[in-house]
Amino acid sequence: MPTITLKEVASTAGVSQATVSRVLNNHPTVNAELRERVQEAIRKLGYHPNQTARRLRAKTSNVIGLIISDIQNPYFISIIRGIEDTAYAQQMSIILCNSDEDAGKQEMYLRVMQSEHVAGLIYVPTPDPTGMVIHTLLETGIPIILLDRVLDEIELDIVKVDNVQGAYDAVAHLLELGYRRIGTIMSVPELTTGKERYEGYCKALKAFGVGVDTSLVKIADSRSEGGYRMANELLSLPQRPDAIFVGNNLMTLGTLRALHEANVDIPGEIALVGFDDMPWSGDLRPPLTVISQPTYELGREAVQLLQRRITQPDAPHRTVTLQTQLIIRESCGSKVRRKKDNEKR
Amino acid sequence: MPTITLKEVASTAGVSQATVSRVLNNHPTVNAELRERVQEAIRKLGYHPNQTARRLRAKTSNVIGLIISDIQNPYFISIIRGIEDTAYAQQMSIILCNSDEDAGKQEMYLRVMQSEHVAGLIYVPTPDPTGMVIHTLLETGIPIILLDRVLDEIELDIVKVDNVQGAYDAVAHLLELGYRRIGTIMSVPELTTGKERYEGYCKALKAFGVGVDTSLVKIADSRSEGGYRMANELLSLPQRPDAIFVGNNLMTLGTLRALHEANVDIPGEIALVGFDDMPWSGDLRPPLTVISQPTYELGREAVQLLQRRITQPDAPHRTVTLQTQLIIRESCGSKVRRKKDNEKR
DNA sequence: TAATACCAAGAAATCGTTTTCTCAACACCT
DNA sequence: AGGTGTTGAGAAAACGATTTCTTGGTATTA
Repeated sequence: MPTITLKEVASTAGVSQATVSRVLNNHPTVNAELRERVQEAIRKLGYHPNQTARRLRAKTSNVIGLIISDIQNPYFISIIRGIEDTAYAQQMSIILCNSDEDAGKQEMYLRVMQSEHVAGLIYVPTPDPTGMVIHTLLETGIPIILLDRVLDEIELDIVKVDNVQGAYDAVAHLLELGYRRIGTIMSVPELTTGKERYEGYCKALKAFGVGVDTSLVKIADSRSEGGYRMANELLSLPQRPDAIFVGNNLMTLGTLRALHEANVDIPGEIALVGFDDMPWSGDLRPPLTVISQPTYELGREAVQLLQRRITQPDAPHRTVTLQTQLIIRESCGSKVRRKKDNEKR
Repeated sequence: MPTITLKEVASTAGVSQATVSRVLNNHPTVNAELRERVQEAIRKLGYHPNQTARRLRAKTSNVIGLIISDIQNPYFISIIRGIEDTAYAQQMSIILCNSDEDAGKQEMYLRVMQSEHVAGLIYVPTPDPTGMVIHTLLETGIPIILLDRVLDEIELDIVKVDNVQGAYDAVAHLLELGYRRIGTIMSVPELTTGKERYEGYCKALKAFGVGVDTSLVKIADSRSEGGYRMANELLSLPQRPDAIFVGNNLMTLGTLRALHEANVDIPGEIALVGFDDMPWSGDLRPPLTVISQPTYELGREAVQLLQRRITQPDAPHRTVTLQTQLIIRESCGSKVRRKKDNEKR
């Protein structure tokens, strides 16, 4: 109940508050014996510095803000884990916010960050019609790292994957297997992930001499429901696609559900490749071929980049682009499957 | 860059700081005209109160701490979402920590909470050999809500589900379907969830006049890997079980993987029922029959209980127990499946 | 030896709020 | 009319740390 303050530590150690503070922040200019006495007192009283007071005075906050666009998404969860591990290893705490792909919530949370005076912000932006808030936030000078998605208009530090290449790999894989009528379900182009992955899709088709049939290109919000709806649209086409490339994990799940409900054989009738791996992707029916992102590393990189930005506010902006990986399972109808089956018996 | 403080608002509005503060916290005793002038100044300057200073002085922090035992677990994610929504709707921020089922990390995070002077703490405890920290934390008087799991020795507010009943429902369902050799993979009994669900398992067997065969009872850490290992142990038994009840979602995934690798037909050779539903449980192969927890509500209840505890520190302790729900899909070999198939055509 | 530089540690100011204290103005009552 | 509450608002203290300022003592140098 009676919280112990630095003042009391000072008096029981018989020194001034300044000295205690110096010991806490290990300044070099403090006598060894006094230091010992102070540490003894701290131990004895069970003293823990009040971070709030410290933050107010020192203006260096050791709290980093985290605004995620969808916390239900397993993809972001893995990232959060990377962020969390890295941050706490450096004695930083995390304030978590979930903008829910909602511009209003996002704005509110950006204001929270501002009020909390966080040391820095890791931010997965959601399309914002006004774009005002982020600008005012930038003016406050809070260091910001953009994660996963990019805001074109602003120059900032960025951590992302090579979406064009990832999508290219996915679609090229389908093309190599002989599929030609490849549909795609993508996030809105306002999300750079959506735009870039669509670009990779087109690039692969072009590289194989296949034209882009826009009737096969569906745009949805990035949720499961969107994938479900668009998959049904693809299914109701007079001529169905023979393969579908889906732009993120949740939409892939929705697509899968739609195909199951329609009793579509995967990959027999329609092959499927998704973006983002999940721990249980191999346990779905059928096991999903996916483009996997190095999520944990994305999180770690984001924290490291943020710390660099905090300590060196004027360093040039940097974009860290990590590579994706094609994980071949069974939903694409790859030869690998038969090979694996042969090995088994 | 130059942060606007309350002081400046006061001077541009031509009033004292106290008045501005009173306006901010809408005290009734302030003249309408002055209030208007202050609000005008706030708008004009784009003032945002410094939460740190406010917290230091008012000692009422509007930050709640959240210590989760495993952030990779989809179950906790849904809960977090409920917490997040409810908390921010009441202008509270969340500091997130992931103890990773690690006693050391947990201790560190409890200390963080203490230093951060959070208004309250929602806490999913991890078995801690010493048990010291939580006690010292209690002494500080920080309001604490226990989530999901219970610490027997201490009286606290608790939000959980009826684990005994849930497990009973799962096993009873298997028994009704005719299975008699029902194995189980459980969390360690140090976790009350593990203990209670095991209790439900035994209770159901007893109710159907089936004895508990301890060779069919496997204990594992709550991770996927543990489920995988124990499933393999069950498979290598001279006489395999004809059904398995798994004590949480991650272990269920691990079990599923083991069964797949061993080419076991589910539910033909072995039926499977898991605890915890996941958004994609119906898309696994086979679609999983599970005991579903009302996760979002658990999160919401936790926040509400916490707020009650914060505002009424001396109110009697309360345990909120929510009910689970059996969701029948295909992994249990239920007749429902055939029924459903009949309905379809 | 006197003057200067340096150093460790205490005293006091500071961060941006909220809250207590104080006081003037005004209505109310006998 | 004089005393007594009320009431609204400013002045100042307080929250618990860090940082600047100050000081007394020691080391260094001419």
